[in-house]
Amino acid sequence: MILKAIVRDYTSSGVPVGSKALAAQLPMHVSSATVRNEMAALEELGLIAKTHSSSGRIPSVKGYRYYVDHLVQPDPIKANDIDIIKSSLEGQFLKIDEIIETSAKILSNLTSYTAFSLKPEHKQSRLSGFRLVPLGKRQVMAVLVTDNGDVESQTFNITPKITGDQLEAVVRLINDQLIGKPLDEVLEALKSDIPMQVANYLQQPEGFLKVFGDVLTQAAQERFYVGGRLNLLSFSDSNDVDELKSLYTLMDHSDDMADVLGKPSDRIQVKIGSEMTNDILKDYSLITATYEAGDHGKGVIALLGPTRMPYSRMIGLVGAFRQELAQRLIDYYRYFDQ
Amino acid sequence: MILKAIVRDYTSSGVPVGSKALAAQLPMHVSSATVRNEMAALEELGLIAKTHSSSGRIPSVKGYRYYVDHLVQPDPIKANDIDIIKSSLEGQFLKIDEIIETSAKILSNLTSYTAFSLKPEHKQSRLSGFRLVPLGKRQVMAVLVTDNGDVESQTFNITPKITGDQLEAVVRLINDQLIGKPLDEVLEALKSDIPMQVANYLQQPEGFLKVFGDVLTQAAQERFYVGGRLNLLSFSDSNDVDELKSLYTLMDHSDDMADVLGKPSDRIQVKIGSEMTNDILKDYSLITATYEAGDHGKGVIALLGPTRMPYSRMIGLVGAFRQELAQRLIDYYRYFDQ
DNA sequence: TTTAGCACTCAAACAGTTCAAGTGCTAAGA
DNA sequence: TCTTAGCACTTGAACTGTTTGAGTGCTAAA
Repeated sequence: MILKAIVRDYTSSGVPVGSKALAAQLPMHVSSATVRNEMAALEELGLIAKTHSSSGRIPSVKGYRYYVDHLVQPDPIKANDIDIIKSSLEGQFLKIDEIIETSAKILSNLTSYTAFSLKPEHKQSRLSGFRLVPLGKRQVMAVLVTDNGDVESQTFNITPKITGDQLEAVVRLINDQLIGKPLDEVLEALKSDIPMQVANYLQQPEGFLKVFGDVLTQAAQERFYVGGRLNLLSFSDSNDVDELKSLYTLMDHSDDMADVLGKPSDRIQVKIGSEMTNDILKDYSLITATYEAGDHGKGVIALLGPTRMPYSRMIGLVGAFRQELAQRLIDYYRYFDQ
Repeated sequence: MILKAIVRDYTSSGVPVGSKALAAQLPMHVSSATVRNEMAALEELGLIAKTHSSSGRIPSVKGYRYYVDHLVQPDPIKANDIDIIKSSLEGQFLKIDEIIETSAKILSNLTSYTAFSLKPEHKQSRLSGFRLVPLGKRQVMAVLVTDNGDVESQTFNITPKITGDQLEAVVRLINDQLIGKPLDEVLEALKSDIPMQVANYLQQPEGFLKVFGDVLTQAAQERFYVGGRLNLLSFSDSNDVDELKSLYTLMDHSDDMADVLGKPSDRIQVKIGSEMTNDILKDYSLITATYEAGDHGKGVIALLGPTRMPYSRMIGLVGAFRQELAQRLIDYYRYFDQ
């Protein structure tokens, strides 16, 4: 009970909490001296700590962990928040990516923290189509489609010497040999025998190979969206510019970020400070949740905030949000599947 | 001479400069008292100011202005810097946009400030082609090409009820009526008679109209690239999070940013602090320069740094960079024009 | 016109004081 | 054995006063 009160108090005020204030807050009547004894015990257990020898207590990482695992009760979500979520997800979206991107924005707006969203994916993507669309004398657009419905495209310039027939031959080559293969196998092939074959049709295959490689790696990457990047400036206590820079750089690297998010699980997961592998996140916590989009697979939403965040509210919010999002996606797919 | 010395000193040290230190620095022998008299005169003219009644002097905006207009001598660029520029621009680029984007990065790296780049544009863009590329049962990619070579694309989902014939009819409609028109006229048409005509072919034209509008506005917008966003965190003296947020928000709005950059001119332009229309830029300065890409029009590069920046070095750098970039673009076009 | 000299100002750094909010410990009481 | 009142002690924060150094403006003499 005392640990719970300390976490609640500290996360809302940001000030170390002392025995007297705490005693006044507890539901039963106890003196501050009693609380002090209990606090000494909790400190012995490593659940709370002092900032200096005569200060009040703050939760340790271990303390937060215990709180999150055993004590926290997710706040029931406010009707107002539900309204905001519902109405923001309401619009007519033409692409699933728009919904996912919007999700990160909504979640960051509601919390004033930074939110991440990953779109649902129910299996390893496979190449399902590749095209080169001529756009004019010198421009060509390369378009790659996966069986998960991801589309990546990129335009590039070619010398006018290359004919439409040549391009078609290349496209046929790719489609004949690679369609239906998982993207990582395609990437492998691009490193081994494909270049030689393409060279049969193009004098200078480097340009094409680079673009094909680019769209491939783009498609293979788990694309995630970030909402409320700038909020980091507010909730970070750090005045260290270099630390902020590293954080922003981290958020822009999807690979590193995938590491940070870790394995998704069906329960709402909370990672606290130094529990995260990445050192620069030691003063932050991450709440991760999956959402289920019918039989279209599972996606992930996550929320990054300061270690001292009001977990009960945030967990409640993430929980409610994942449900609304799942519902919205089911509606979305129903419309297009019909 | 004294003003010049004050600006040089202050921009490199960041500390208000006093009469004694200044006297020691001047090429001829004068006492600090003499310098004080001169400083009082300069202050009278509004070229320098004190931070408090017994402090050293710092340049005022008017002082910087005078310095930049009459006193500054651009630093000759270091051989090392030229090497960095040359080698960074050397690679094989498949799109002009990559060169422009890289430019902003190079410039920000060299200076530790934030850089902007705009690609060359020699006239109002006109619509030169529009396509709808079916990508599968439910996905369509809309592609728009302008006569300046800009390409914008976006994928969207449609209900499977829509047939290829319908899409083709819409594409024909657009191409017949709008090709060759300036983009703003096309946007006008999209608001007036186009919707009704499209409705002849599609039951629910909203989706298509939205996507078409989106790619149009994207293409109509002057696309500019930002390099070294994060550097702003280092060179801004401001600890005010809200101010930083506004700055970042400003940089993400191309319209507002176009206002800030202002009319390009062939000379290297410097806008100092409050000379800029936008209030939140009052502690920053902007160096703008155009670069000429042969007969492919003019582009713009710009550098945003603190008002107290070493102008001579920065102006020298921007001047050298614009030349290297122009040269690189001419090479680039020569390759593809042949 | 330049300069030495002087009185004055101010921010910054530092030391000392007070205050409030804590602590741990002890001994008495339930 | 647990709870509590009481007390000595600790600490950061806020504040005051002092000193110092870097600067100023002004005056009068060279």
